[in-house]
Amino acid sequence: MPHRGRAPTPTLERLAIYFAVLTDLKRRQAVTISSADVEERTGINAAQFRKDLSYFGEFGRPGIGYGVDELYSAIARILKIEQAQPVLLVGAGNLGSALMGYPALRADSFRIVAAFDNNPGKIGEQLWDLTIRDVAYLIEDNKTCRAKIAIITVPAAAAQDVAEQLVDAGIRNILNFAPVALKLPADVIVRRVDFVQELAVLSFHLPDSNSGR
Amino acid sequence: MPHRGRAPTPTLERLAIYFAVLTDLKRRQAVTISSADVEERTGINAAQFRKDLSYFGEFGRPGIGYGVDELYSAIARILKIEQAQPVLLVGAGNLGSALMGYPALRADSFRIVAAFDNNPGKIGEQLWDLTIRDVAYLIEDNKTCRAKIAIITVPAAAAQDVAEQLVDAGIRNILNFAPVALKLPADVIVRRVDFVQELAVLSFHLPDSNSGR
DNA sequence: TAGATTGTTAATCGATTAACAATC
DNA sequence: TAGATTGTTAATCGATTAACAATC
Repeated sequence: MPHRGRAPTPTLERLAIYFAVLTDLKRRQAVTISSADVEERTGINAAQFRKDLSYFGEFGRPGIGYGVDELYSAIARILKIEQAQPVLLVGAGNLGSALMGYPALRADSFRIVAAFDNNPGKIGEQLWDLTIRDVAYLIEDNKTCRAKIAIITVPAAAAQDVAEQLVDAGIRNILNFAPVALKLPADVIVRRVDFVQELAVLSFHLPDSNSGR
Repeated sequence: MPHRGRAPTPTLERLAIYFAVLTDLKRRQAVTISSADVEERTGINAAQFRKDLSYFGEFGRPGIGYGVDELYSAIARILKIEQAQPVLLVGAGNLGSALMGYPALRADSFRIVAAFDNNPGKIGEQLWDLTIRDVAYLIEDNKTCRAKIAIITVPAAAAQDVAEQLVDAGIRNILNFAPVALKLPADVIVRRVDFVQELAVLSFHLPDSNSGR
């Protein structure tokens, strides 16, 4: 067994991209793919692709390439999405509701198995295929759900509190859509999606409007 | 004028975080802040913060720190969000609608000034404060809006086509929520938000479930 | 065999951070 | 002045990519 180092985060992010490509290729019943093909499709350097995979093993054959089905399965196993991962959602507002209806989430590798809110007007209402639950039941409900990943789509002011409740419910992996930095134990992994930050980076790259009216 | 290099993308992303912190400090009427304070609040290394700013000028005073109002204005200028930037949205589905209602987008530095869709059932409908327009009028409408940034929230299959129409309408900066890699001219800047990718990275970090229940 | 393509090494490139002279 | 904190340099760290022997 070769000693393989820890994979950097950018590698993991690209793995998800490769997985999407392979999902597509599988659907089209492609048999093999080379690292050059991947570069062609994704813009990710072929050597990068091979190096990314090398953190986890050897999946290709020199002169041939990679078996589509084989690599698909390998990446699914690496990302732990061989079976759809159950996910909790807290915050059944516009954004939470949109995420639940998001086709790529509904179909693929993740399944939102419970939705919570603290708004009495929402609790008990139907949202897609789920009934919105009182966030007070988070811990109790997750004893049966046993989800390990959660999505936070509550307003910024409520996010820290919700995050702590999630940790109490056994969640150690959080996708945070609220525009705040969560302070949580070091073993909790948080990834943040910040639309305003994304727009700000785009805005920076706008041409200077010195000249002109 | 000191020669300052191009700021790396991570620097720009952090600039947006600093701006959020300063917005908060300004509201609380704080007068000055030190790089150590920023580290305390954001987890971003104090030297990193100073280095990030150094790409754009000198904004602090040794022994004192940074004036909150001054730095807020400086970053707003750097990110070109002194006035709210107009933004186009294409795809008035669940996600697009949620983004339009997103508090941080409604209030702050960006303003969605037009929403488009190609669904005849939606065109003409009211969505928040806007009337949904036929995507066919994109080019024409943007002659008056003059937005330079657009958000794509259409299904994956439609995204490439929409992106090309946006480019034809003069847009050079795109925030893409569709899970596809857009192929566009090199001068068009695309940032992609991929929920499934984010979840995949979290899923990877789950503890191995070798040992059974 | 000749051609193609892998996995890995080594070189390059870029980003982060510690350290400190300058200075308020 | 003494203490605090900046801006910048230089060292460190980490990620990307070119090159190539191995091999199908």
